[in-house]
Amino acid sequence: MTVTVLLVDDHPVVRSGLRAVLETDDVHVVGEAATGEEALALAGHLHPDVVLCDLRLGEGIDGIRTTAALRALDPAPAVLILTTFDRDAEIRGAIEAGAAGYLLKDVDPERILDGIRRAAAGGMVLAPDLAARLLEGLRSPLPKLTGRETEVLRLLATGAANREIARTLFVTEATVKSHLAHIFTKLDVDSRSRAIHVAREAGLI
Amino acid sequence: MTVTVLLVDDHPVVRSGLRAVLETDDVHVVGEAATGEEALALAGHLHPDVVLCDLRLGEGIDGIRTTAALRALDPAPAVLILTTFDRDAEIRGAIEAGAAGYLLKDVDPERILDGIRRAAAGGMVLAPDLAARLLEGLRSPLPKLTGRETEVLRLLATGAANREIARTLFVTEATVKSHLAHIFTKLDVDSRSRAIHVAREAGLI
DNA sequence: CCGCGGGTCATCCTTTCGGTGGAGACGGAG
DNA sequence: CTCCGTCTCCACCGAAAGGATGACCCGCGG
Repeated sequence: MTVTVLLVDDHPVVRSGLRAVLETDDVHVVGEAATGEEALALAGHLHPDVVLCDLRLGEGIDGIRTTAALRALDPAPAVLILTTFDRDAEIRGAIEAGAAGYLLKDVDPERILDGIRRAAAGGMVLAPDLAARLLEGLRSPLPKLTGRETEVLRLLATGAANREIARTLFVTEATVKSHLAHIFTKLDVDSRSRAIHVAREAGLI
Repeated sequence: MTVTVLLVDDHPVVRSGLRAVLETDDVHVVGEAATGEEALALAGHLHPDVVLCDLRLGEGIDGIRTTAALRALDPAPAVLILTTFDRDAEIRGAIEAGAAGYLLKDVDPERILDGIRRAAAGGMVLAPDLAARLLEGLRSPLPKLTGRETEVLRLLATGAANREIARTLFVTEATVKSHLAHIFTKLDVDSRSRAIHVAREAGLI
């Protein structure tokens, strides 16, 4: 029983590498896509068992949204995320969107093949350290910022002062301070620079 | 006249992809290395015409130091940097270390082949937009921070307050303020969060 | 209808930061 | 030897940031 795979990555080199490395007796690469849009179109009529998908896909829709859309297909392929970064928010987003697993690109090919087989069989695939981090994360869940708070946080990360943030968002400085106070509480910090730091680490920005 | 190439990348998948994509009539991949150390050892007796090298190489020495060491060999291979990130400081470092060029991983294979041929012929290879950025950079050169200033900047980027930085470095808060004032002047900013931002953009941290 | 979350704004107060200007110690380059 | 860069430290001051608390408006769901 061979497993059919669709590759999704915006780097041609990586696609070639994956194809070369994955093509085996029981795994067959049936297609490649460079963007999320392409991936959806191809998956729609190729009906692969597994989609191996990067999270960062350049210009178009990102890997998480792509994953969600793929899982909405019928029949739905298993989606295995293969990416370079290990930001908590991204991993969680991918899992919540219905991904069957999450692998880092620096693993050796055997692991990827193994992951594909397990994903095709309906299993979950998670690097042990990632799994541990994720479980820990469930204990201290990522704070949910409101839309406005996220805007403020983004401006904050560019080094903007309260007055600049206020002018940019067309509100008073008092409002900005209010949002910041909420952000600080949610992130459990007490200074703008530390807020920037934890937000980056958590992948919130 | 075929060009011999040594691949250096810590991702097996990328190496396979590059091998598959580069192997042509006039380009021959003679070896692969996963670390800088390996690359130096292999280059020492394989004498490749061109070394295609990632900048981020996991645990060991980085791509820039590897480049410098490669260029010190005799005969010295041309070194072509192929990486995912485009931080100004890294590009400059690579060029200063003697790299013949700098390509981003999302380019298509033809460009890479082209770059290899040009590098082998002794030419320079730079993506047009990178070249433009680099020239612009020559006008406003990257500020050179002293060792101590860099330490302070790194701590700053973690969100540490002056007092924490002082305790960590075993100096008084006054000293930290002094360093910060110098950093601010050199980076042309007036707040810690903005300093963090421009330092990140310039690739100083 | 009322509660609640989100967004807006305000006041008061303390702490931290950033700017200015200076100074002593040390070590290497000229 | 002297100059200069680096690192260290100090004092003073105004500006910015952060904490506490309260208030208003609005839309949505119970």
